[in-house]
Amino acid sequence: MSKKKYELTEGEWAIIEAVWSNEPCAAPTVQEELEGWKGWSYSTVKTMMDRMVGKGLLRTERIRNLILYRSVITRKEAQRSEIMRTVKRAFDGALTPMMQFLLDDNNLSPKQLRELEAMIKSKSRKGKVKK
Amino acid sequence: MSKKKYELTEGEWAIIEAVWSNEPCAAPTVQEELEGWKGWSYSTVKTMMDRMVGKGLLRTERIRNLILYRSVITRKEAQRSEIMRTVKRAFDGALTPMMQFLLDDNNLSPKQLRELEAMIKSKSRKGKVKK
DNA sequence: TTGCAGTCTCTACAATTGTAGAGTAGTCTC
DNA sequence: GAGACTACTCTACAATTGTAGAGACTGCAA
Repeated sequence: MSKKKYELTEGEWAIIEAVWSNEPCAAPTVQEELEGWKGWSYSTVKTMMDRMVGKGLLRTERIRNLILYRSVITRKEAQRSEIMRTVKRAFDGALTPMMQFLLDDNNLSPKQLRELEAMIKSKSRKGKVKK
Repeated sequence: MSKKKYELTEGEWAIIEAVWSNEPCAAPTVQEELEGWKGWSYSTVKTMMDRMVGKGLLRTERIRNLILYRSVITRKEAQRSEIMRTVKRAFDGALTPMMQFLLDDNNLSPKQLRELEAMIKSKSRKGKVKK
């Protein structure tokens, strides 16, 4: 799982989400999926997808007259990049301050806080075992 | 503290950081501050700043021949927007999954984990008192 | 064989963003 | 008052992103 960074735009996120959930899929499939939500025409979707191929976000395979698209990056990688961008830009690259901010700023419900606490606890335990 | 969202670009972040730490300040000041880091010329900086005024991110006050800039949004607001963008794009708007991701993916040190846990604890307590 | 439906290709355009040169105008100094 | 500084204005240009129309191709149905 590479640490390369991919800065997906708003539109690219929409596209790749659709690809992830239909992979491998043809452009029209993606267009149909985004039709209602984004209202994009076929050309729009196709253009974006091809640009994404150029950027190495998607790749294609041609089967006779059909072009199938697949994602090159995983959702996880994309998520990581997205977060890293934020940490870098807005928190000077430091993760803990960002966490702090999340805790302070977003009124998490007591329930969510408990969940988080649990996550951390289990994390600490595992941290000691593995790696 | 408004919940409006501001999508700052990379460049805008650089500028506004400089403004925040010199406020109120003139364009040349900002340019000097970013000189080494970004290598931007005066025109570049000034153009960006004026565009940011147009977008309501900065505002100006003219004193004789000098134009002073001030930020309109706080660092906190900008940080919030930045995070919200990520949550929305990459985590379907849900905060807890993002926290989960942060815990899972970024190998936080045991120390950091402990810190976090402490933060959460104090948070839970306060949560019950106020609001 | 003619056409229609589905898919693809090509081309284009406006807005935004990063980037900056060239020229102008006020001020200080000698 | 002329040059040197400083700060500002205007204009421009390339790359990226969102957006899409028009036309071409192909395989199947009538």
